[in-house]
Amino acid sequence: MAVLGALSVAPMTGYAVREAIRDVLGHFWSESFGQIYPTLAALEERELVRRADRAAPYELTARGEVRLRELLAEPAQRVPPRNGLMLRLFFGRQLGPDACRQLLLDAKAEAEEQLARLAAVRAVVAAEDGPDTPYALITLSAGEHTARAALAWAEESLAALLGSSESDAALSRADRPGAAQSGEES
Amino acid sequence: MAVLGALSVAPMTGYAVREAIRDVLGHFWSESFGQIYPTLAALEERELVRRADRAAPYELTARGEVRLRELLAEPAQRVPPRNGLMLRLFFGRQLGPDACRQLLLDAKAEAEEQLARLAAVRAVVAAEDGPDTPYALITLSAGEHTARAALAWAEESLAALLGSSESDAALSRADRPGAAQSGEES
DNA sequence: CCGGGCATGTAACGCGTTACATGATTCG
DNA sequence: CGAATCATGTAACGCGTTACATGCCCGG
Repeated sequence: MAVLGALSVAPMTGYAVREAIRDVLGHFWSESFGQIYPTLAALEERELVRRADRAAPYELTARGEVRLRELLAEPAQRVPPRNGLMLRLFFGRQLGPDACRQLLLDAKAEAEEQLARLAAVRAVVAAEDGPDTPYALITLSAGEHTARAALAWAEESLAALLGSSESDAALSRADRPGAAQSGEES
Repeated sequence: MAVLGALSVAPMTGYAVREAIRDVLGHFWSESFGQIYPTLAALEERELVRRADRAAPYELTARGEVRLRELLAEPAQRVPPRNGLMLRLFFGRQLGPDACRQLLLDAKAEAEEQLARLAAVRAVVAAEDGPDTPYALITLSAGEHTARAALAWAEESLAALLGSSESDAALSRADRPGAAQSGEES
């Protein structure tokens, strides 16, 4: 779907498809390098893409356009979530408050970098003003909302982690003198 | 890491590990069913988990605890993004504004459901108040921030999509009378 | 003329999912 | 006693990533 979509914008070589996916769709999609050419070969065999002659860029056929619209209309299957950062924070007691704070600082920095990248992309996209621009802005906005949410979350969580533990060990020890049971038996 | 982490909370059967991952870590982690038992077998062979006897629940060994902390301390490798919704919206012109609006409505509804689910989880977690509670709240908060961001984005994008096109075809046609070039050649 | 980017592949390997298979226990 | 749930596995298959391999072309 991504390859057909890239070729729907303009004919291009496989190499350019890869760069387009990385540079344009990069903030929400990725294709591994060794995936592009087998995909293009399969698409060519099914006559969804064509090369005018050998060494010409790939271009979409009429059937390819139809197929792209079919694929886009299919419901997006949700991918099972796998967030390593959250897993580490959830078991943060094993890791210690210091390491958790570092994870949150890293996440915050990454969100800020992402916002900067997206701002740069936005400047480029906003200057184009083609028929695809509104849609590009929608996906861009999603990235920005997500990054801002991550930023706010990281700051809020850093504050929470500092506030509830003055020393590093406070979270590891029981801070309720009268309570000896730890939640281990639930 | 997820399996060791689950067992670090309490000894349990493989079946219970699966349910714990689904129910407790579900909003940021998942393990396929057929993954649990091979993993437990491998962990048992490496003496990171043990069963008191056959048909007893698995429990973490001392080495298993050490290994868990090692794994948690490893840097989280980022997964290449693959967001099917964004891909569809990016090529939204092929799909048509109506279908895009439906995608956004679905995304909005899903974000609202997610917020409701997380609110229910929050009620349970907040009532516990164990040593792991602050960390559980951090991951929970991340889910809430993300869901609220998705909700706001969907509403904002729906408004943008309605505002810029009074009829369904407006986005497909050129709305700038004097401009014939389309961005296809970039 | 030589190094780096353009361009096109391939092959191995691993991981994870899906589906299948089986028995025990519990509850109505 | 039958159905549903608990519980433990296995095997096939596919997908995708990583790494490797090769040649062209252009600019310094």
